[in-house]
Amino acid sequence: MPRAGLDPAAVVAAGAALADEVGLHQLTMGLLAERLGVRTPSLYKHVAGQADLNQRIAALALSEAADAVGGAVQGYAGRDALAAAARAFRTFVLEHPGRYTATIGREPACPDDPLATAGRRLLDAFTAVLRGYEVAEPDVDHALRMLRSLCHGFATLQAAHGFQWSADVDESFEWLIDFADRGLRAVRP
Amino acid sequence: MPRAGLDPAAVVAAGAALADEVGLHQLTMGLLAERLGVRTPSLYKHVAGQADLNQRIAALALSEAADAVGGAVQGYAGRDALAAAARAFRTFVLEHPGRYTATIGREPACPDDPLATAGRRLLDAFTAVLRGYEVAEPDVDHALRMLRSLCHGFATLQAAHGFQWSADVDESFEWLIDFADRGLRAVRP
DNA sequence: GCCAAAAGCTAATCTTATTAACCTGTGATG
DNA sequence: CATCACAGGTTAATAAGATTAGCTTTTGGC
Repeated sequence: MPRAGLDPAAVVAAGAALADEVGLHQLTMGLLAERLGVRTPSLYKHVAGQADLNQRIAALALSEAADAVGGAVQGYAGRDALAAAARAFRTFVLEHPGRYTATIGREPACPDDPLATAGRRLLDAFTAVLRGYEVAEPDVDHALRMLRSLCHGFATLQAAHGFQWSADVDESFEWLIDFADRGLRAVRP
Repeated sequence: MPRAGLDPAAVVAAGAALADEVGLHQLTMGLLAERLGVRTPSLYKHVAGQADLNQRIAALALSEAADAVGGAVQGYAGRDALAAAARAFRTFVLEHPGRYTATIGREPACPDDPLATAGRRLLDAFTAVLRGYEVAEPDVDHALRMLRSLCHGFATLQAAHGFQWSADVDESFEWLIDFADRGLRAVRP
């Protein structure tokens, strides 16, 4: 029997990809094992179980999202940076619905959990956007939470087909970016 | 053996309550049956299975949320209505995290699905808030999606303990209401 | 070439959901 | 009042998944 040459990273990556394809809820140890050409129990040599797998997929997703948002913002400031960040985030969620779903409702055990680190990186990317606006220090945390809520809410609602009716969703998102931009420019005290 | 006197509504109500207590993910047919003083298979006389149970819990949750938001808005307009609606919504989600989670990622089968009806009612409640602002017709859908994204995003992130650091979460929410109010007042064309 | 650990495998166990088959209280009806 | 159909329960059986135990084999370092 030839070795499959797996390691935790490969298992997690395959799990994340599969979650994007079939939905996190349908991601099963058996299905993942099949995808990897291996028997189910073999996966336990690389991850501790389903909970651990989900946690690692979540960390991967947050890390990738941070890269996407951070990269998109490079070289921009103000409204351009905000738009780039928001679009990059939404695109990531829509292209990777399974792995992003894994991040919801999962809290890191310790502060040096990879999940916490990745979350912090994503937050930093959004913090950078705020530097282009003259937001006073005491408002920064609030503005950050607002941005996060807006992006997370919109992206998850759309990924879940939560917007059913008429108007074009892309157009709504651009409207929303505009709304946030105007609001942030008005925050200066 | 005395009859338990169950019906679908009672089963769904108990399921929703249990989901709030232990988390939707930990809501199991066996646990729910135990709570109702009945054997597991008996539940299938009232709901078609776990998927059906979740769908019904989701419909209940959306309906209750619509009542809460709709009721809170009564008699208010403009900023007051917005604040009342947003607070009522967030309170509902925080007090009923399990049943609200059931609404995420669930789409109604047909347009007369109770889930669809309840969702529409919740939307109507938010639409009423917008009437207090002079939002032009083509912007109404966008503004509605913005409000929904904000409230949904903030509430779910908080329910999932997604806000870890410093600033007070209640304070952030009030800041966010203010932000939305100022933005909506500026939307008039 | 030898050895220990890593990476697979099969078989077994446990938890849950779901279905099948059966039983019985209860309310409508003759 | 007797009875009868059925709604609402029951136990037993089936199936899917996760996880664990114990065995085997490859493989990298000596």
